[in-house]
Amino acid sequence: MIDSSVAVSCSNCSVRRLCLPAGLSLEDIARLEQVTRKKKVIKAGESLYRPGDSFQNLYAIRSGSFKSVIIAADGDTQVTHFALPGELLGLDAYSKQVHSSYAEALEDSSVCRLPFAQLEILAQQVPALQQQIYSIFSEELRQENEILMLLGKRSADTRLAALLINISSRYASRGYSHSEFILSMPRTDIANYLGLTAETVSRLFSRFQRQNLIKVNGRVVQVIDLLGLSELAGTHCGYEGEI
Amino acid sequence: MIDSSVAVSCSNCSVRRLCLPAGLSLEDIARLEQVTRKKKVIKAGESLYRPGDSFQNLYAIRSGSFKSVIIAADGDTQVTHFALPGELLGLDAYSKQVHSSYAEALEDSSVCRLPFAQLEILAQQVPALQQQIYSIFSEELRQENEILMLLGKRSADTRLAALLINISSRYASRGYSHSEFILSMPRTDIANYLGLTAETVSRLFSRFQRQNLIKVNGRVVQVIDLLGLSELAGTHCGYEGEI
DNA sequence: CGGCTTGTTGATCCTACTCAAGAGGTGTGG
DNA sequence: CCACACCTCTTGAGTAGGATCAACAAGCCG
Repeated sequence: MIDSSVAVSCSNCSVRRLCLPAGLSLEDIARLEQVTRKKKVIKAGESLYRPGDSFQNLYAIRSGSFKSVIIAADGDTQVTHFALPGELLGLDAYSKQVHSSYAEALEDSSVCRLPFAQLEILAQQVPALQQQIYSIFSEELRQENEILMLLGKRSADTRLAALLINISSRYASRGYSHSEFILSMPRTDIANYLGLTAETVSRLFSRFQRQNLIKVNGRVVQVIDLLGLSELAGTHCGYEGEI
Repeated sequence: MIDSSVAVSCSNCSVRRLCLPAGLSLEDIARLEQVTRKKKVIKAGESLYRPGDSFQNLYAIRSGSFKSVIIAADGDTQVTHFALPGELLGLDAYSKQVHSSYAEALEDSSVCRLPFAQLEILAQQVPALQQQIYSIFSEELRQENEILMLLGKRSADTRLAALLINISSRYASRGYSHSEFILSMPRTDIANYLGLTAETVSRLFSRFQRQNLIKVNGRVVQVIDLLGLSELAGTHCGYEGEI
């Protein structure tokens, strides 16, 4: 894990409108940059933080992707989130001031490190930043509710369809193709996230391909029939930025 | 839904240390009270807000209990939370300024209404309140993660055991018995919350009783063997205030 | 009392899990 | 350059846990 401590600029960051600076004036963005000028490069498989680490920073993803994982007392794990550029990691550690999950890079990635103590002080002075922090907290709660819905009721094919649509839409809102993308996570992580086994996920990918909903080749996914996929998902897809 | 608009006092509220005033000085509590002096009585079955309602207030539960429910596009529902006195409802609506869930009273209950716009301004001036709001957001994220773990991996009996222990501990932290309590929600709500059917939940209650883990009579639950129940739950119980 | 809601129990079925074998891809070292 | 180990992914066969369908009991309230 290299801490290159490079000065970063929010104003020319490609995901600024999905990240903390969203809704801030140029002046306020400048103040935010002074608090958050550290940039870190994280290699695939490395972790930003681990359970038990004291809470010091939030991390904003600049590029790459991460999984958030919690570990139960018996060592069992649960993937709770796949995070893409512009998203913040670490918010759940605030209340206990200790991380209870770990965030592992699914591919070589880079993040901005945001010392929360400083962010907190700045937010006290900049209402727009304050509101953006509330907004991100609240949005994360809303998204977790949708995952709950998925895990609570839905069949295996519905869950996978919903995940594919969700990821597709999130890539789209970041300027990438919504019809073809590369899943940065292995089948086991997808299965864990969806509350299924890797075998079931693999079978579903094969079946979706037979049904001409998608084309799969390893981690490369091409969406053929978005409508069909949406119907399968029952629109419980958490399509980002919409409703 | 009666808006009795009674002046309320946080300082003599029995759940103040679980609620927003936690960690605040007497002086700051007084300022908080001025923002939040409305009290509402909600009858069993009535809702605090519904999906589509604009976000104006947070609600702090004084007495009684609520369920939070989200509704999917196809009308399917998911109970995401059972809320007890001291807990805040409505946080997930901030980012969109519209409620996407509803909060229904499981029994006759009373709440404090907190106009968020005013709370936001006060928090800007009172860092301790600010921190308490972050803390509540963060804690809610952490709790949702634990539910995710439950729904994602665990067997039916583990889920129910974990819920019973969770509720038991939450009653205990509010000064009630942890070994005997009344479930304010019907079996269908428990089932929905746990991602099971009402029949399965009912069978599990019967089985737990046969195994001498609990004694059940309708909604009255008596915990006989807390340790056995904990083992079943695998300590994925979200025991409040601990870890 | 009678209608309604909530909860219990039984029988059967089906979805996704488990166990197992093998294919495809990648990186390392000889 | 090939051989080998290793890891991820796929596919198959059998199984089990929870869903579904259905009947009935127990409260509760007008």
